[in-house]
Amino acid sequence: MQKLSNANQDYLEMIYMLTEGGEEYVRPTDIARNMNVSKASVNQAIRALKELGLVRNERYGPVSLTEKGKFSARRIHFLHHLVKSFLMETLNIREEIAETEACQIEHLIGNETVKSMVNYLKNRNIELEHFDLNQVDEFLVYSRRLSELKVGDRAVVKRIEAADGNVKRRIMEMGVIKGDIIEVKGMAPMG
Amino acid sequence: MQKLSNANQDYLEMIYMLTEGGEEYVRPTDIARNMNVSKASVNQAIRALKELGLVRNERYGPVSLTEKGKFSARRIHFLHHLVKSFLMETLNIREEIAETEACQIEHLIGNETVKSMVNYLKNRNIELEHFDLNQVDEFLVYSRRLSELKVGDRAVVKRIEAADGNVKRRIMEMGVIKGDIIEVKGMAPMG
DNA sequence: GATTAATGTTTAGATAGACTAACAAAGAAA
DNA sequence: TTTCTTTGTTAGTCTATCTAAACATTAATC
Repeated sequence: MQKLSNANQDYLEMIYMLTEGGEEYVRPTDIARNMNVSKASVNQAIRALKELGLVRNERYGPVSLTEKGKFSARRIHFLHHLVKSFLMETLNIREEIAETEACQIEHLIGNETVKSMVNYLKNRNIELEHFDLNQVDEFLVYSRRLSELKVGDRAVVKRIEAADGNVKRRIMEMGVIKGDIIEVKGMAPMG
Repeated sequence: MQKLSNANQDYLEMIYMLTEGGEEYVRPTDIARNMNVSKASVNQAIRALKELGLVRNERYGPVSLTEKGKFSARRIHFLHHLVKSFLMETLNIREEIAETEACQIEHLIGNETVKSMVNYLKNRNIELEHFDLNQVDEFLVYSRRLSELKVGDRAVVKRIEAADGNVKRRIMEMGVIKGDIIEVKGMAPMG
């Protein structure tokens, strides 16, 4: 199974930011310019993101995010803002510096730290741009069993295990693989 | 000019920690075990650190820190403790997690953030293990001209520039290169 | 001292990430 | 259209890390 590397998370986030302002598509060249890397590097990243099902892109065409990609990007973007605000709030750090350091820290903080930061800001009634701190639960990575999910919940598949081999096969036949984001649409009788 | 990479900083810090408890030397195998990497990787790192003048090591022999290496390692170790304490203090994060995350954050925070963290802890009268927060200035990276340094100060050479080409040549003849740590022993007449 | 175990070194190879340079396709301007 | 410019792609390199496996050396044990 492929994994979304930190570097590729940055590419994804950049695509998200560039498409935020109305435009549906970005061109690789814009990504390159904004990230200060070569077109070749962008090309490579796009290929990886495409394989992960996070972006859409055809030869010589522009790039756009899939639903999965949008969610993933929003999550990264949220972490970015969270860390940035936290740094500025606790340490009174200048925005540019907070920005730069958040860019890196966003990739390495775990769930617990994220939750603590959210609470820290909530308790002080500090708002986050673009995000409602009361609705960021979807970005937290919990490890739960499928049966613990409620209808409407979304989750990233980490492992497929089932008491019954047939169940596992059936799930895999649906094309569900590790790393996928799934959403619970409803409950079948007998779970 | 070579540079001390993040990975190699970790090796250096580990050597420091292993030699802290009395022992003067460490064996590569111990480093490998403690860092969960192969002996080959350790070997490579040692070579790099040796080239940078940070460790001493002879074929088939153990590893020890040079003065320069000790200083550098202590600086990294300080950043580690600082970040760890800051995380635990502000976010109430469990020690193991703070430990893990500090390990990574220590490499990417800049001078301003470090200073803010020091002040944050100082203002709350929080102590740092192994370090006196009132005496950590030597670990902060300032950019000063040689003439601004006082006797006893230590600094890392970032650039050698001199109004007089002869002066530059003389400094370089002393073997001073970028990245070196220098200490001001005294002032010659005429600066 | 000879044999075995533990350590250290080397080589070759993998992967991630970035770059340059040459080339191909699309778009814009003439 | 034809030509020029901008974009996108590919191939080949490079550096940093890491690894496994074979080999060399040193230390420990009998």
